[in-house]
Amino acid sequence: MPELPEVETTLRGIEPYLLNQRITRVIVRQPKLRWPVPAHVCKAEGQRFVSLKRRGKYLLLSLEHGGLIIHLGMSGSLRILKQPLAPGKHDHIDVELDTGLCLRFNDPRRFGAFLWVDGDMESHELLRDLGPEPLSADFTTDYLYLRSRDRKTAIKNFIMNAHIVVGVGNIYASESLFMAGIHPQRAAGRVSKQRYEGLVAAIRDVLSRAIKQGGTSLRDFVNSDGAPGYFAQELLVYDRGGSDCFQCGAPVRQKVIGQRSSYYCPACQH
DNA sequence: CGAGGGACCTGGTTGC
DNA sequence: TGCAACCAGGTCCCTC
Repeated sequence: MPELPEVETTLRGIEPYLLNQRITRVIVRQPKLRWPVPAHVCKAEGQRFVSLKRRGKYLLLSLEHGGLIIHLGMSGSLRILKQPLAPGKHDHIDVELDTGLCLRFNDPRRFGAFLWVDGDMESHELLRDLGPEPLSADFTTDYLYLRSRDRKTAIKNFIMNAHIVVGVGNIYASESLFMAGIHPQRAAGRVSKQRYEGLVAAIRDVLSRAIKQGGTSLRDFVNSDGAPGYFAQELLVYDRGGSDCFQCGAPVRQKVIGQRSSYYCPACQH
């Protein structure tokens, strides 16, 4: 269930248990993920974590020499086990620490990734060409407006493109477009600068609110097995097809755009 | 170069 | 109740 806020919450949840700790063993039970888990992940054994970062929806766990790139895909999760626990069906990877703790990677659909990087993490080809972080100062109205010129693709696809801006998933794309009053199918190149200003603000707002929520409701995410639907109360249009728009009362519409379910109010969004 | 669709997987829900 | 069809929070890769 990971969108950017959940990846950020996961990072904050695991960091205190991993930072400066030493890996004793990496156990790969199922190497068939989005890409095969490289045998090189064993290079992590004997090394300490020196920093943990998030880039888009990727988690970057830097070790003394090299590091791990983890992506949770559609259904992945990371948990800290404080004592040994027999692996369940989709518990694909364990990273054991000398503290006795274990970082366990679970991913039923196996769209996630668990990769080894020898050199600099940020220059890895998966990360090199990513757009700016939506909550950073680099993500500006001017930037988004400039990149959108002459683009015919639907604005929803445009903001979900990680080469434009990272971390805007299917839920928050619908949510931010509703907040900005922009129809999800409008061509990206046909949205005014003024409306991009509202969209940038909406994306920042919805993501930062969700991170705050994740920080409270998902505090025990790393200990338990997650809390599905934790932000459901906050959603304005997502998964509300047929229900009344909170703003005008018209029925919220559900439509497939770019092969993904999209939700919007046909009265409020143009 | 951009746009669009297929591909990768499992599991829960829906509908006949 | 059984079973098939459809849907799900991601994103790379191929074709046109």
